[in-house]
Amino acid sequence: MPRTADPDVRRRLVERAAQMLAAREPVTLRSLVEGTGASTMAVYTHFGGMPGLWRAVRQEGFTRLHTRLAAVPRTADPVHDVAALGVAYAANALASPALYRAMFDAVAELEDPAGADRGLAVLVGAVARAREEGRLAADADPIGVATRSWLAGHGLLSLVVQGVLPADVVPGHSVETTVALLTAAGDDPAACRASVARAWRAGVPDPGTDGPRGAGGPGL
Amino acid sequence: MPRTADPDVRRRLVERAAQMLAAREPVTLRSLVEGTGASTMAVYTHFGGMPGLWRAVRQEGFTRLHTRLAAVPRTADPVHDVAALGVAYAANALASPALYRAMFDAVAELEDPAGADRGLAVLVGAVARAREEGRLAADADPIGVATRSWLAGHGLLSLVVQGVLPADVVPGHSVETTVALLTAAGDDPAACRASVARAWRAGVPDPGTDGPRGAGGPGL
DNA sequence: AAGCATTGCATAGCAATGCCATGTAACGTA
DNA sequence: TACGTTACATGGCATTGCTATGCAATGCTT
Repeated sequence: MPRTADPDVRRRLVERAAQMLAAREPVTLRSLVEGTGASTMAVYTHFGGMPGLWRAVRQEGFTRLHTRLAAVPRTADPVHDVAALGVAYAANALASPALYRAMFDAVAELEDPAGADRGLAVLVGAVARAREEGRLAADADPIGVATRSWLAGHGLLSLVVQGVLPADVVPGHSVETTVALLTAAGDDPAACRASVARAWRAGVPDPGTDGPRGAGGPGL
Repeated sequence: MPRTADPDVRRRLVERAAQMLAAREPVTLRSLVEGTGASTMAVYTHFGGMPGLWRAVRQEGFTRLHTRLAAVPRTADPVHDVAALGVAYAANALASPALYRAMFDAVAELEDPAGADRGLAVLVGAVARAREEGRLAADADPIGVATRSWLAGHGLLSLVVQGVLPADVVPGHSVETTVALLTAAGDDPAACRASVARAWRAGVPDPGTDGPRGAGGPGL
C-alpha cells in the first residue's frame, strides 16, 4: 500500500466540525477545511462526502454520550443510579445542543449503529440491577422501562435544545416522568421519589458554554 | 391598493410543499414552483424566502394536528379520551412522517407560536376533565401531566418517523407510558390500564401511504 | 537501491441551490 | 381615464457539494 492514510486528519476534521457546531458556525465543506491546511478533497477521501462527515460527527456524539454515561458511578441505591444516568444524559445534551441536534438529525444513519445502542445498554443494566435488588417488580421489563425513559428524555431534551422549552424545566419533568415509570415498574412511590430527586439535586445539568439558541442559526 | 394579492397562490404553494414532502421529493425553490405556473419570485412575495415557506409549512402541520385532535370525540371515560388523543397524535405523525419531521425541525420558528400550543391545550383539557371527574388526584397538575405525555409521545414518534424504531412499537410504549403517568397522577392502576388499552385497541394508527424511510432521503 | 504501482490530496471547474436587481404588467383608486 | 402601487417573470450572482484531472508521496517488488 502506498501513501499511508493519516488517521489524524480524520479525527481533526470531526473535532473541528463539532467545534464549529458548538460555535454556531455553519459547517460547510469549504469552511470546514479552511485553516486546517487540508483541501476539500480530504473530506472525500476520508468520509466520501459531507453525508459521511455528518455520519462520523453523529458517531462521535454517541461515543461521547456513552463515555459520559459509563462514567456515572454505581452507588448503593440502584434507582438513584438510574436517575443519575438521566442527569448525565441531560448534561451531555445541554453541554453541546448543536451536536445533540445533529446526532438525531439522521440518527438512522450511523457508521456503527450498535455504538448508539451501547448508551441505552448502560441504562438497561441499571434498571435490571434495580429489579435484581428488589426495587422493581420481578416481572418488570428492564429494556422496556429503560427505553421509555430514554424516549421521554429525548422528547424533552430535543425540544429544550431547540429553544422551545427553557432548560430549567428539565429537572422537574425528568423527575416526575422517571418516578412515574419506575413506580409503575414496581418501586415504592415515596422511596422512588426520594432516590430520583436526590440524583437530580446532586447534579443539575450545567447549561454550559453553549446554551440553546432562540432560532435556527446559520449552523445545522 | 393595486394588483390584489392572490391568496390562493400562498395556499397552493404550502399544499404543494406538503405533498412533495410526503412524496419524498426534494423541496427546492425551483422544484416547488415548477408546474404551478408561478415563478420563484412568488415564494419571495408570499413568504419572503425559503425559511418563510418552511415556517408556513410547519404552521400548516400544527394546524392539521390541532384539527385532528379537536376531532377526537369525548366519551364517558375521560382517561380513555386522554389516551385517544395520544392515538390521534400518533396517527397524525405516522400519516405524514416527513411533515412531522419538518414541523419539529425548527419548531421554535413559527408564524403563530400560539397555534402550536392549541394542540397541547386540547390534551390539557382532557387531563383536567379526568381530574374533575375524580379519576386523578385532586392536586394533580393537568398541564404538567399533559406536557409530559406530549414530550414522551414526541420522543417516541420522532424516532419512529426517522426509522430508528419500527412503527409497531408505538402502541406498546404509548400505553405503558400513559398508564404510568396517569397512575402517578392518581388514577387506579387497573382501571387506568383498561381505559388506555381500550383507546389504543380501537384506533391503532395506520402507517398510511407514507411509511418511514430507512435513511435520509432527498427530501427534508 | 531502483522502479513502479497505488494511494492521498491540491487544483479547478460544474451543476444546483437560494437569493435578489431589474423590468413589466395588472389592478385599485382618483 | 390616468396613475401609483403591487405581483411577479426574467436573468444573473454567490455559495454549496461534488468530481475530473494531475501530481507527489509512499511502500512493495526485484
